[in-house]
Amino acid sequence: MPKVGMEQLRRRQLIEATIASIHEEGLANTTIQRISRRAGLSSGIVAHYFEDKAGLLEATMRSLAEDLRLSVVPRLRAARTPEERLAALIDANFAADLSSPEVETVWLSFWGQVRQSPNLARIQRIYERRMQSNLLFALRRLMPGPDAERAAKGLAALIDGLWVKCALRQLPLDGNEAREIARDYLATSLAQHGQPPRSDP
Amino acid sequence: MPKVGMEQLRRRQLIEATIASIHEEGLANTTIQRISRRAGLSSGIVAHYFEDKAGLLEATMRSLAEDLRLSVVPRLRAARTPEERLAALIDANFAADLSSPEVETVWLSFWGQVRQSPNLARIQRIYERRMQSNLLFALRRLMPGPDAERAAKGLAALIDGLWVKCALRQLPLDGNEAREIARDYLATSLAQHGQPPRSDP
Amino acid sequence: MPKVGMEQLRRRQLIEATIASIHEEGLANTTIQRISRRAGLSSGIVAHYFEDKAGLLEATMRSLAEDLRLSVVPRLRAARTPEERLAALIDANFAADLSSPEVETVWLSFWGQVRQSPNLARIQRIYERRMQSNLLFALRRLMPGPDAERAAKGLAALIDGLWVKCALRQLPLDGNEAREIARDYLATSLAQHGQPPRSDP
Amino acid sequence: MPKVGMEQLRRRQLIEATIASIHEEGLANTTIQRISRRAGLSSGIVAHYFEDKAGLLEATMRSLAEDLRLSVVPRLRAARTPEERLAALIDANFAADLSSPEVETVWLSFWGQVRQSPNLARIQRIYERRMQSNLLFALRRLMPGPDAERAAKGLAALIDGLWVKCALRQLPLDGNEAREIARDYLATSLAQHGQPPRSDP
DNA sequence: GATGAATGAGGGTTCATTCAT
DNA sequence: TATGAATGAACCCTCATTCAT
Repeated sequence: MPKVGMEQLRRRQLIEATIASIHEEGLANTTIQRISRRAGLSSGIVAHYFEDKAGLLEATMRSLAEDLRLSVVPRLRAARTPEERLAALIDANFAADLSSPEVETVWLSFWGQVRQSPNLARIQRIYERRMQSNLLFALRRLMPGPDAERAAKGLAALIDGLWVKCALRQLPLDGNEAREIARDYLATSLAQHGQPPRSDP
Repeated sequence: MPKVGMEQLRRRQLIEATIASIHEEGLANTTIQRISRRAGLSSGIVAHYFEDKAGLLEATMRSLAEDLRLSVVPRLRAARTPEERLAALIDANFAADLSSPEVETVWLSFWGQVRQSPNLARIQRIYERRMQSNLLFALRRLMPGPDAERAAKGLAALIDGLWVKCALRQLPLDGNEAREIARDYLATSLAQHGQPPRSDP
Repeated sequence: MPKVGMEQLRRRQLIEATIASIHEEGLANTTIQRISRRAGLSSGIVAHYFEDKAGLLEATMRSLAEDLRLSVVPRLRAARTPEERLAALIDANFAADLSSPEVETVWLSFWGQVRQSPNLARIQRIYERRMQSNLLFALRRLMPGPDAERAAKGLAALIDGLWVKCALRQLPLDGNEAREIARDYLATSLAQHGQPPRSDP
Repeated sequence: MPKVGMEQLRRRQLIEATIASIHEEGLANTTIQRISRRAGLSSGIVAHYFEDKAGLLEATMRSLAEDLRLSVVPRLRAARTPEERLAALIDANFAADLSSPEVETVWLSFWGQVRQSPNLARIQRIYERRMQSNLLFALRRLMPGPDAERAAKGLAALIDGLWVKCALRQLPLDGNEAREIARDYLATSLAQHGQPPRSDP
């Protein structure tokens, strides 16, 4: 009789070993052998739980996207005003556990593969659209439509750009500073384009 | 009799084939065989002109960084005021020939390798610092030091973030729109933190 | 409480799944996983009933040889004259249930392995010798010894050759036609070399 | 500058090593490593000259079929009458160099794979049809159409069956005996169904 | 009796590199 | 200067086998 819950445990072990390996050795040097050794398991286990290497990488990226979602959702629930919602989105993206160097590196590595892998592209697109629509929903209540769209694109790009800078380790950019830069961008944008918030019908 | 200028020609052929290959097939699928076939040359030629594959990739990244520099320098020369200098930097980063999808993809691919390759990291750091110091030099003339530093970091991150978005092809973000988003960021930032430009001593 | 007859049932299930798999996917693609999935059982079951994969393959070949024997014996019992015995042997080899494409394919696959596996060779040799001695016993009563031996070898080769042709699917050779070709061979052979049958002492 | 004629040499080396390996170790145990070691070359060479393992196996089977064709053609050219043509076909199939145990084993191994490989099937079909049409062409001149067709099928099956028997090594069947059995089959068949040869118009 | 999770050796393949020409 | 034949290590993947349950 098979052990219950083993599958979830093994999948988590392997995904975490994958993240660690990509961070430390790079995606190009991340092999099934290294991942499985890191997880303390045999190489065959990857096929057992993820079909093949691509399946493991996809599951890893999905896991990162899910972590992000889990960081966003409760913060968004707690927000009452559009301004609070925007702050929540920024905070969620630079929360301590998410913006670890490890996670940033892995995102950057995946981004480099997105164009070659439809599956990774799909995951990326979901994350992208969710963020975009969350930003737009709040911004539309604070500024005219065209301005809101531009601000949403800019803010999304700024957030990703800050992640990239971290991942490249050129700027020692901690979460607090990133958060403040993003909030600053938002504040100046609102001051420039903002209008009294519309009352919802 | 060795033809004069053959070396420059060959190096250029190979670098361009490398860029095309990374763009179309991804860095992971970019092999020496494919690069050299694309260039219409034999596989041995890479060792001849670049020592090995890593050498070719470094030269390619250096070439991209140099293109960027060549886009920045004349624009910067033509600028008279700090505001013009900043506009020049933004324009240089989103000039049509630089922000082609090809170039964006390749930059993104390299970024994914920077942490594993000291040589690529060095090239990246040079580009990074040059942009940073250019931005800072102009911004310091328009706002207090701490604000200037933050704005420089933000603007640099925004520019890279816009490139990433393009490369990921999630947003159909053309050069004009990117340029406007960045200029908008700059304008609001100046309106918020700006002070009358100091006159140079 | 162990169910009675379970072993026979399981063994039969697995042997039939093996035959089906070899027929449809080829011997090289016939894995324990595929066999057991086909049989609706787990992969571990093979070790339980057959020790290992080789054991299952041997049992499968033995089963085919036994089917052939069961096709031959009653027909041979019913035959009264040497001619009838020969006809019975031919008919037994091209009976509808035995000369199915499935069975032919599997025999051909096993033949390709006989030289590497002493166990398969032994099974093959038994079938071979039985057929040979049956043919010879009848032919000796119809023609001189040397002619009988040659005819036995030829007839045995012809029967196997017809099976091979079927298995290769080059000739759409149905059982009836095969039977007639073999009988024709026999008839002409008897007409040429035959002598009045000796009366058994 | 590449050596001339190297390709032909290498291809031949590898094909012969493949035949030797299949004969001695069986098709299932014939790996690229073993083939290339036998040929005194590295494992990568197979991809260089044959794309992949399947390509090498196909080339090997094609080579065997070609050897057979080269054995048939001159004998057929030298034959003047239909009877001589038939004798030539039989002789060509049991010529010393072709009916070596090595070649028989390899044919039998390939036959076991024909159903899984369209490419091998194609090669087999070509050989099959050529033999069939050669036999039929000669037999039609010696007996009525329906009898000729049956005799052609029977004779082709007999030839393959004799090869199989050799390959299985159950009967120590040398080329001479095989040839005589086949000729005997032909002779009795002609005596039974034969008619005075038609004069060609 | 029966399962299927886990292993790890060995397969085919890819590819950067070397080097004789 | 330039070629491409040849190498062999390392990759991903498959699969027979083992064994705790």
